[in-house]
Amino acid sequence: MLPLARSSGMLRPMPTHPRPYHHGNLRDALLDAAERLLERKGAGALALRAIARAAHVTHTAAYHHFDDREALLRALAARGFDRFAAALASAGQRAPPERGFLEVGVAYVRFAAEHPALFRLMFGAEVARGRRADDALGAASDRALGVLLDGVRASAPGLDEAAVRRRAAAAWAIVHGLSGLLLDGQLAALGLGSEDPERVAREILSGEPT
Amino acid sequence: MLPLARSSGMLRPMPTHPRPYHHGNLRDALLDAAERLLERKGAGALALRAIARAAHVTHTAAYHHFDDREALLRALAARGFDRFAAALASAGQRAPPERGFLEVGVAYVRFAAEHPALFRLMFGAEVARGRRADDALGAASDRALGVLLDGVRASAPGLDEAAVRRRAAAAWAIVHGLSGLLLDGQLAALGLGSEDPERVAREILSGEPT
DNA sequence: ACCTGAACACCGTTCAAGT
DNA sequence: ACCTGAACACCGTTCAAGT
Repeated sequence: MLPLARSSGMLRPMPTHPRPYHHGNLRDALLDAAERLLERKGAGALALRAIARAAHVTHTAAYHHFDDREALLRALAARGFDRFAAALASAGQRAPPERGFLEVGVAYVRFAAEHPALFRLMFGAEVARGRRADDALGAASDRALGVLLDGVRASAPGLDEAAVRRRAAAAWAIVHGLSGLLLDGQLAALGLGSEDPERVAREILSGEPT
Repeated sequence: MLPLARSSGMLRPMPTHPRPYHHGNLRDALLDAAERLLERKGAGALALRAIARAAHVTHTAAYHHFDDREALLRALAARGFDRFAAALASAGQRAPPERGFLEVGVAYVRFAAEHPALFRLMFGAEVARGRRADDALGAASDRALGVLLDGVRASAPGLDEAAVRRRAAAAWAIVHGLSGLLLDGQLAALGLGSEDPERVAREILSGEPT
């Protein structure tokens, strides 16, 4: 099956499926490899060369599918926003309408706690730089935002659009800030760090604001 | 004054004060240079070698003052938290007590908007990794948190400590999330991006939560 | 004590070349 | 159309050496 001239004498070979990827879509394979690296070793492992290595291709092959390293990271972030939107939507659908917004907010924080590196990538500076020019990324993050808006509408029916957007902005700020502080371990300084993230989110989201 | 064997024939020389830094504290000089690079060119410019170059020393000299690159970044973040705490405290002192908390929150968002790269560094992953082991960083960020707690206490006197901390966590989450979304340009998707950040902060902070 | 210079194993990007 | 190999200018870190 595989030609012998695989060159990598010092690399330990993949135990299963040593497929050469000469045919299928390398684009998805690179994103899969990048996601694996991100979850297993953190954002520092997302070097373009390391990603290509993990996908068993030369690093220059990546340039046939992405403009540069940041474009690859944006595509990875777009994937993250897709899963994010799905997780939020599923939480909203499982909950009774009047508690829809609360459960979407809790799911927001839970996603951040469960995928810290991906969450940081999605909202980080490297991805933000080219966000406006990346249509796929914009569409994916708009989908996530749409779920949040739907949650607000379901919890408080009859609100006009401006009020919905104001309320959604405040809600988004709370859950987004809570997620960030949680990932940084900053809530520990307030004696709230050791508790279950979901419980903290639920407590703060259902409490009074100021 | 300066010995001729400065080697850098191709580099344009500094127009003023070509001091050799062989005497003073290189530690502060490196942090000054790093801060300049961060503000002028963003986080991507914070290579250890580029920082040393900007401070007119060999890159290996930095290792006599910092364990590694991340330790330098943490020291820079600690400086940021010092200024951050001062900005928050000054805003709190200028405001009447009952509005102290609101003005501290607005100052929080304003700091993020005025120093986006520094703010991201302070709360970013590279600094978070070694945060627990860095005493100076912990002390500086605790000072900032203390100002926030004081603001809550001033706005709602007579609260017990647990309530103060819960309220501070919610307030922190709001302003922190608002800052993050603002820096990412995400609020634009809600039609709130083009407005003045301070106005948005004031509107959301004084509005109702859910 | 503080800084330098050489060395090592990386990195992103470009370009000519292969199939 | 898709991938490789060589090259360029970087990078963080270590280590022996200089003053």
